[in-house]
Amino acid sequence: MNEKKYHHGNLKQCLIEAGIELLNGEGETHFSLRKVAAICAVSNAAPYSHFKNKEELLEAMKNYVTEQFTEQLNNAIKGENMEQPNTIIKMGKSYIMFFINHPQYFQFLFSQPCIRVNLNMNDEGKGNFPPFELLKELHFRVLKKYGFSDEKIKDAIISSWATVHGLAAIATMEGVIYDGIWENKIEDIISNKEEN
Amino acid sequence: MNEKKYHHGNLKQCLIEAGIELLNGEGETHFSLRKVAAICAVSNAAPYSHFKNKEELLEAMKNYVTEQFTEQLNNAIKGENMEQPNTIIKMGKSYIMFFINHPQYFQFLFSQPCIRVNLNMNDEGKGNFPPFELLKELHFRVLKKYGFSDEKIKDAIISSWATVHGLAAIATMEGVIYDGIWENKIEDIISNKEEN
DNA sequence: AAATTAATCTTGACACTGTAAAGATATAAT
DNA sequence: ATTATATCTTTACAGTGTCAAGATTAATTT
Repeated sequence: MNEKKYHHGNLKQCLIEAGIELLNGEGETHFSLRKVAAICAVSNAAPYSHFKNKEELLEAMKNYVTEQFTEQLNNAIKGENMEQPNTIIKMGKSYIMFFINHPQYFQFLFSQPCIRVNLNMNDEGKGNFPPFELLKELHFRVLKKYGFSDEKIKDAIISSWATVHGLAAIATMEGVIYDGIWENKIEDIISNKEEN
Repeated sequence: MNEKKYHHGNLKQCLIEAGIELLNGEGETHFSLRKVAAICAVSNAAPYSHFKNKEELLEAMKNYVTEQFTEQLNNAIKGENMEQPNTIIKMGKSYIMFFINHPQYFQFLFSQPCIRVNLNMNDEGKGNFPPFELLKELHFRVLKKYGFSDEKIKDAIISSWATVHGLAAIATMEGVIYDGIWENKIEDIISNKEEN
């Protein structure tokens, strides 16, 4: 049983998951298409039936990780009051925690031009980086309730995003002597940030 | 005149500068040791007399860029009152502007473990990432004047750093629809951030 | 000044990489 | 059953990082 068949059957998905496995194991530097193919027990050129090139596989992997990321952000505010500032804090904390728990993913996700962002609340936001879109919509719902102008809300979105993104960047840097207390500190900092 | 001599004479520095030139031209993806060697009109293996491997050249290049970065931060606060909050804002703005003017450098500088950071005001800070050390010391000088505790100051440093670093990250992402108004917005956001 | 040592550069080689072309095999459609 | 399509393999090539051996020059010692 389990003989090696000529056709893999589920190679595309296998390549994506094996790619992420390899990424977490060896880091992006030692990542290679041929290694991914080897993990899937398939020839060097097999991936080219599913992806135009290496870059396309990496993009698919990024989308895969982005979905996990988005799911976690959604879970973080599940059941919360969508018009309460505290919900923004919850999401912000979840944003940072995702990368503290998966430090490799930070560099990986934000190391190319695949992040699209539009602050307007119309169809232009459709192609947005999903985690950003979540942040954006939540800010609009909360801050509209508090009578903020659209322009003020947009500023707040950028400000919040910059804060959590910056904290995630710092938290995932090696050598930063702020370990352990991150979880508490982050809550303090974000809370303080959002209260004005 | 200008015959090709066997010994280059200044190869190490030439490799660093050619490396940065190549980085700005083709991006980190298409960067290669052999291309750098070619720019310096030298054989493939010549760089190995000056750098243990490719990674070491990249580190030297990062140090080179970090020096430019540090110099700009220093210039931004030259002659300013070192105990005024506005000086922090000036430096923060300069932090972001450096990467708006050199978008390639953001990914490049922060894409490896070379960033060391220690919040304590003693010798442990000696090995710190110089731009961070500048931010840190400025915060201590300003906030001490205002009677902040060391612990509060450390929080403020992380908070400020996260904000400017996050804004730099966002500003250097392609596709962000916030162009042009960055310079004004940034001043607003940073000012607002530092005033509490 | 001559001889020796050390630093710097070249040549040639190897294993590994991304990718393309041509062909093999299995699946789907007719 | 035949054809067409999708998927995979084999082979090949140019580009890469890196090493070892040797060539050339500069620095040091005598």
